[in-house]
Amino acid sequence: MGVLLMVRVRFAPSPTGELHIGGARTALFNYLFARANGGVFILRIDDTDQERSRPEYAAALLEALKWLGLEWDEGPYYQSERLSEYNREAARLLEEGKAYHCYCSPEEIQEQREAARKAGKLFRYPGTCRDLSKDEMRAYEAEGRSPVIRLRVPESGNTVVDDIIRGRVTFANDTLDDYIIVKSNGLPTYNFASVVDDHLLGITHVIRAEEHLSNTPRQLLCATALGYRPPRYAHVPMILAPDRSKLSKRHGATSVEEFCSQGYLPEALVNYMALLGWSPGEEEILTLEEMAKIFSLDRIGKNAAIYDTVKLTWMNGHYLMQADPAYLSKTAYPFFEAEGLLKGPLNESQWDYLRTVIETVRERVKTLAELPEACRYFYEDDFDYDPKGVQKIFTKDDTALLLRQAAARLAQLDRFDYASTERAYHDLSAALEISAVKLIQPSRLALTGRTGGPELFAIMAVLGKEKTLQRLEKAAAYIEAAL
RNA sequence: GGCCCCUUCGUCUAAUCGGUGAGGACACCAGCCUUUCAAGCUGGCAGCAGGGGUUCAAAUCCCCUAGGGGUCACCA
Repeated sequence: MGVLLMVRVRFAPSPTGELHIGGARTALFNYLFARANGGVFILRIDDTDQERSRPEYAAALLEALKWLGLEWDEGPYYQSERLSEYNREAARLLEEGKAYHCYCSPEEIQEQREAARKAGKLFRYPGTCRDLSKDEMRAYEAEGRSPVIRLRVPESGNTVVDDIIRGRVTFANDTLDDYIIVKSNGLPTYNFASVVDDHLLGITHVIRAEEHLSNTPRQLLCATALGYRPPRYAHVPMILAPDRSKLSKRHGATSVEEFCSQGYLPEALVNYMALLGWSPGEEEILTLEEMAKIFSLDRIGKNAAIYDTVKLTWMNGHYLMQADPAYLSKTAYPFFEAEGLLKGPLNESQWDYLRTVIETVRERVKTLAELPEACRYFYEDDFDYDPKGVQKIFTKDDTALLLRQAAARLAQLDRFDYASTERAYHDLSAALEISAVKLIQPSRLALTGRTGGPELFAIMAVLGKEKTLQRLEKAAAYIEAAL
């Protein structure tokens, strides 16, 4: 009976930019897999690229992950702080003759690459430095060359990747070459650091995007050379842009940060991303916790998914309607501030008002970013009347009079809530022997400047008696002046 | 180009060992509801990339073609 190892997975982004939805989904799948199996979700920052790695990006990565609710159990480990581990393992490889110093300069390699390309041939490192003598090495050193370290890769045979999602994928070793595991600046390359760390961190399953599938035989070979027992691999399908190409900046919002600033809720993004490539079975609307209960790798498909924000937006609208009002107002506040509708800090009654306002419009809106505009007339008294509405609704001869009569009725009210204002309108329409719509439509236009929106009496209840009466009167005057 | 992966409605996907009227969600269309706009409810439209096999039976297995994607760095 085999020993069941505790599942340990990692998300290992490189801090060279914002977290895009491809990476975020990889993180999500790792998180879900760990949770579903009672395992550990580890965060590792692969920052061995000195040129492109930036601490700010790393910090932003952590923020984005937290925002999504993908809390990690261990880490973050920074590869830049673990160089001694890689050096030690590289030295071992060198000593055992499984790797060697290569003094070819980037320029020389580049030349050979060019020549191969011109000849229409595939370039593979020719093994120039495979068997250098001590003297040759000393000579190169004397020239001031600093070597890279290459892994000795077998020239024949196959390496097979037994992938959980793709099945057995076979690569011929002669299509690989002695690749670089340590750069001339002493830093490890991805295909080395990753192998060493996955082993040292006890990673049992590597779940990552399919773009890494062709790297896997190299990593397997490296692991073998180091005497490691390699983890299981699961290469999840890519997420493509609507034009079927790889996601990039020009495709609009692709980073978690952007979705956040466009007013998407993390619950919606997470739910939507999970559905890209993974199928839960019956119910699609699921919280992180619910997903964690039923997640399994065998329900991940093989084909790349094209992401389309329409469904995400629908889903966001759904979560907006379900959201707890206090939470919603808190997360929506920055959007109100940006629109100049609110300025902090808010006192208790301002928060209450914001909550009520959002409550009345939330089901008409799909993102937080649309909220301020939908709520504008609750905060500003000066607005224009929608021209089409004016033409259709304000042009009936008796409209001004109707608005004044309505205002007079409302003025008598002691309580000013949904029920009382509604009763007042129905009484008036009965007395006048007209349909309530004749009263309601011009009133909405008077109160909001718009022809659509929440139920009239809900608007009145939020606005309160004073503002309601003022706006009704103002509209009546406007109509008279225009005629 | 070499190597590798993939191919079910417009999009995301389901269909455990071959037997289904090929199911769901979003979008779209229609109707209902209604105080407008939404929301909600009901119904509708729409797909197995193409061609060969194997089989009583193929979306499902095999082969070929086409198309898409990934990768071929001292980036990860």
